[in-house]
Amino acid sequence: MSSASDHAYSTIRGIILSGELPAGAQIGEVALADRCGVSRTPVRDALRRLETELFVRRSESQRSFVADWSLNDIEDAFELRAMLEGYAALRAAKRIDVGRLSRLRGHNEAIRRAVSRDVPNVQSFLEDNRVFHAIILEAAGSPRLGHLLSGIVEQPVVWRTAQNYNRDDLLRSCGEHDELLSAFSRGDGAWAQSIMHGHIRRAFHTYADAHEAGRARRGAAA
Amino acid sequence: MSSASDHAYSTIRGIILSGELPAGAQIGEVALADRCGVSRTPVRDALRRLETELFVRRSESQRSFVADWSLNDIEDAFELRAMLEGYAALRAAKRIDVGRLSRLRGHNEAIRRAVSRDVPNVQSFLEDNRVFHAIILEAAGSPRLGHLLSGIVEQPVVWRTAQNYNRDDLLRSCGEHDELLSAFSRGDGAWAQSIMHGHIRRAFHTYADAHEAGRARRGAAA
DNA sequence: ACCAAACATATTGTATACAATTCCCTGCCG
DNA sequence: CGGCAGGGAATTGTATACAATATGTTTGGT
Repeated sequence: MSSASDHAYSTIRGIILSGELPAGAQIGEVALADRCGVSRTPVRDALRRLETELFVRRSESQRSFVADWSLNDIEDAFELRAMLEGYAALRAAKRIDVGRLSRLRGHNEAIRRAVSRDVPNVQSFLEDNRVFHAIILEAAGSPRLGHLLSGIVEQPVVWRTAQNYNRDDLLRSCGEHDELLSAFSRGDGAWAQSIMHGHIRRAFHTYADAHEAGRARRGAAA
Repeated sequence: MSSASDHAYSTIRGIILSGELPAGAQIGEVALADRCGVSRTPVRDALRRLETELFVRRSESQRSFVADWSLNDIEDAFELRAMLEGYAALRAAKRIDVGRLSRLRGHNEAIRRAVSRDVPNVQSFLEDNRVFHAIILEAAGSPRLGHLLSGIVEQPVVWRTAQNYNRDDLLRSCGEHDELLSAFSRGDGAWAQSIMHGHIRRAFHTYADAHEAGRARRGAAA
């Protein structure tokens, strides 16, 4: 979008994702405006966007707070994502063209390279993984589906999730992508859908395990 | 939301749904502000909301246009709605309490009454039907799912669709609601999901038939 | 000591002015 | 005749001032 609005959006989003503001904290428009170096107008725009993406919650009196996601909320988000991306894979398997298919192969090879290093390059993994899924969404040919997925279920946790991946997790993810490619090249929508659904479910459980471990650690420390 | 913003939202939405502005028409913020009797600020808010709900499309240069939905887009929307509401029914069947169940029964009886009159009361049908589906969504207990459904796939066409319902369509819809109630009272999620999915698919085909008939009529007239 | 009402403060909503950008039309040149 | 450059008009982006509302606190009464 526009410059100031975009800047406010990514700044606020960064503040929330970094945990600088804890979940549930109130966020005033003026404070954010100062922090971003812009006026309240673009900040309000940014807050609206973040609200539809569920990063921000608004009270009934229209005050804004950092959204707090319970584990149930997060499972919800993953399940919806599993369903929607599964559907995207189903559609993509029937429609994908050779160009996108080869781009998918290329990105998954890049992922494998990033994972196979002595210290896996999580940043590259994330970026290529993002593009990989984006291409499938594009191949699904449903703007509305893309809209649903991009706006709502994607960003909040994926990032934190991948930080907890160990090499096995990363490799397994990569292998699942390979299976997806097999399903796509055979045009088998039902197969693709199943793999994708499982792929996302697995991501959830990896996240949930790390979450649980983190809780236990914090519990022991306190 | 707030007064002026809400007013602008419903006014603009009305203008679009009524067809007063044809699909693809550009809509300027100042013109809308004049029309709504408010300043551009709440109009901009309203446009953002309408954009996320895909009533409004924005060009790359940020100008706003009335979205034009092709039949494919509409089928897309219905299919997504079928999937998501099917999932809502699945969850609701496992969680619904007796209070909501009896409210559902009440609303479906009201629907039956509205349909059984000499001239079916489509307005009442729509309202009770809306509440009926809303209760199921509520019973599903997934705020995120509610968010997805309410924001995106619900409003644009349902309204026009029901205008084309004849008595048989209305009665069949009512009967499907009865089946849903059976599935709910037995806690059979898979059944509820199937019925709901079919329920929405049927609504699509009713719409598509009317759409096709309308095209033929217009074609003959021209 | 507790409740309530009123005042003070903080926060969001709206209007308006101005800046930046985009669009469109006109006129010039090849 | 077509394409391109320029400038004016239209449109959106941003900042700021003010209004409305919510919140928190103090004060007065019982």
